[in-house]
Amino acid sequence: MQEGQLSDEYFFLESGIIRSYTIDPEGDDITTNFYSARQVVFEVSSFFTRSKSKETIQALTDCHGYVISFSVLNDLFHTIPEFREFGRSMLVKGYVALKQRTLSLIHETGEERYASLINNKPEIFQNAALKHIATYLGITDTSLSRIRREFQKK
Amino acid sequence: MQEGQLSDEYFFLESGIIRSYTIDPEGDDITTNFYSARQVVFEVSSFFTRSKSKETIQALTDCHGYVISFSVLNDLFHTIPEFREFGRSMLVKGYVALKQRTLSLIHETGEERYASLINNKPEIFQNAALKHIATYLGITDTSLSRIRREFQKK
DNA sequence: TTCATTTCTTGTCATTTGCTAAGAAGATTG
DNA sequence: CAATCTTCTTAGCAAATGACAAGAAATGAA
Repeated sequence: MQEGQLSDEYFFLESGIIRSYTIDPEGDDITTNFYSARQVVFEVSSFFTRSKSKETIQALTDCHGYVISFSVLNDLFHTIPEFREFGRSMLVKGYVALKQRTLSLIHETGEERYASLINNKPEIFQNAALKHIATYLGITDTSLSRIRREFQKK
Repeated sequence: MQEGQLSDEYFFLESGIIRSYTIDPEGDDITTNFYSARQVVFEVSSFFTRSKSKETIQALTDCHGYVISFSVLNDLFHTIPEFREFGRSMLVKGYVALKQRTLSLIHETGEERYASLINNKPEIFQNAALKHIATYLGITDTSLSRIRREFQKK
């Protein structure tokens, strides 16, 4: 899905790796998220407010999963309480993960954030460019390169 | 509400200023959010996953508003579609705001974040300690002080 | 009012990080 | 297999930021 489009689909990812990114006012590509197996992929803001997305969602590998359109999902939400519960728990999960990331941007060093990512989502390093991982970590590619050099001395 | 408690109430703030914060592993107090009039105040993770909160919610001024308990809110969600819609839109709003803040931590300077905050929520500066604003902005109080000095030269 | 505590500012210094540019390594294309 | 392009690493330098400490200002308590 491209920036400027409406995120009209809710995608449950079974396998593969996905990256979402946005272009900041200076024109730089910033990775907003990485998704791997068993995660729900969609642009929350665009999807729920029915507005144009400021993000692009990009598959980094072949992907498999299930797609549901907004209208179908909405019907399911209103008719099946369990589905509603699932939708809410996905939203809450995303929110909590984002909050943790925000906190880590405030109180952890780039090196600590790198260590967490490589421990928790090592698959990303096999599939994403380091420069894209760098923007996700909130550092430059130069800095990421330095951090990785230090890590190898062990 | 204190850290370690269950966030069991959903609070619609009519007037006043509220701050939420958490204590990081180094023992430092980090401001997670500021709330002002017409915002919903609760700890999303604790509230929906029914687990202990890692945050403390603190009134910075006298506050007025409406409280709903989790169980009542849950009933309303299941019986009244409009209420459900309202709850979802509040959650989405919080999510979008958090995402913006996260992005600003990545691609804006401390000075830019300061300028945004003082433009968008000036009331915070009348009611919160600068050191708490600093952690919200992701900088030290020293750095905030320097930024403010530069700003006054205008 | 006085004393004590907390908050804020300021200065110095060290560290980190970003910027720029250059070269190396890797991938892609013809 | 070259030629080209992108990505990654590295180095040197400049700028920003944090840590620490001292003093000023504000706040609160006795």
